Amino acid sequence: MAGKHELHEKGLRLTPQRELVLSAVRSLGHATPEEVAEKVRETHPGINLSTVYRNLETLQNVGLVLHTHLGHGGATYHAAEELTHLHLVCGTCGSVGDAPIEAAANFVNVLADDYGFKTDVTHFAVYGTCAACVKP
Amino acid sequence: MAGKHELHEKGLRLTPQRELVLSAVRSLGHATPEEVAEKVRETHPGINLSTVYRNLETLQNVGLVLHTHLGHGGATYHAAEELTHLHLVCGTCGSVGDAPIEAAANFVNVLADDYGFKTDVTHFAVYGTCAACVKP
DNA sequence: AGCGAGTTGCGAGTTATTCGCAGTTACTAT
DNA sequence: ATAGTAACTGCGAATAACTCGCAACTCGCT
Ligand SMILES: [Mn+2]
Ligand SMILES: [Mn+2]
Ligand SMILES: [Zn+2]
Ligand SMILES: [Zn+2]
Repeated sequence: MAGKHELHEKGLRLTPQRELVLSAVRSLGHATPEEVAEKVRETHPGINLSTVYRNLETLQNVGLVLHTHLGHGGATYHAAEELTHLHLVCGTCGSVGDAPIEAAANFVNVLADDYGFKTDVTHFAVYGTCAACVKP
Repeated sequence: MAGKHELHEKGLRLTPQRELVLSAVRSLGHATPEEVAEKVRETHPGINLSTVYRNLETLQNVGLVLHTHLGHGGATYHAAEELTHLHLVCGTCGSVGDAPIEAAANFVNVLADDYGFKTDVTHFAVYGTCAACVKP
């Protein structure tokens, strides 16, 4: 009667690689596929990068992880339960700050009311200039 | 006393390729580098893709064009004077809608007041689900 | 006309991601 | 427990989207 493993509950096989990818994403907060691979290699040195990519996609399909776009390049992955903030990326210094989703509540409502658009404010970063760079 | 060409005013040389890249961006509205190249090739078939990339960057450096990120892939370019709207990209059907920048006015103010962050709402798209896809 | 820095075309090099396939492994059904 | 099978993995190759190095050309200046 022990509960099923969360991966089994999602209909996925439990492999060491998959489990390690998931816990790497959880422990890293934000991470690129490359960073996830590095983390996983601490305990499972042989993991292939394509296995990481495939598992990130699989885990995303079942809703355990998701990705955001913080810059011009590739996506960064988050644990699903942890994505509760906006990303503020500074075009000048490159820093990535966080802000609570509530900061966008009014914006989300405007888009819903006026355009029928249901917004996910976390998927793309918010771009601009951070406080430190705005000041001279 | 005839006015200088706008490219000369920006300190750039006027080459056929550069002028064509700029007018392609202007006539296309949104365009990827590949699409710009295609457009330019209508009148200048030999243009090399790297010339397009280099000119897009050069034109961006002097403020005549700029880019936004509409999806997972590469950037899309806009004429600077034309970027007066938000992009609403639908994750379900892939459509890209527009909304006036004013829709984000309150959001921009909140980020400025609470975080000192000066937001450029056009650089990254707004992601979500369009009205057509929200409805069953 | 003549010069020199800026620009172009081209081929090669990167980087990030995806794919095909053969061998392995996790679950399932005896 | 055992065997069957579909899922999964590693690996190497392929693709996509740029980026770079360099020799040839050309724009703007004198
Ligand atoms: Mn950008
Ligand atoms: Mn995405
Ligand atoms: Zn900054
Ligand atoms: Zn849609």
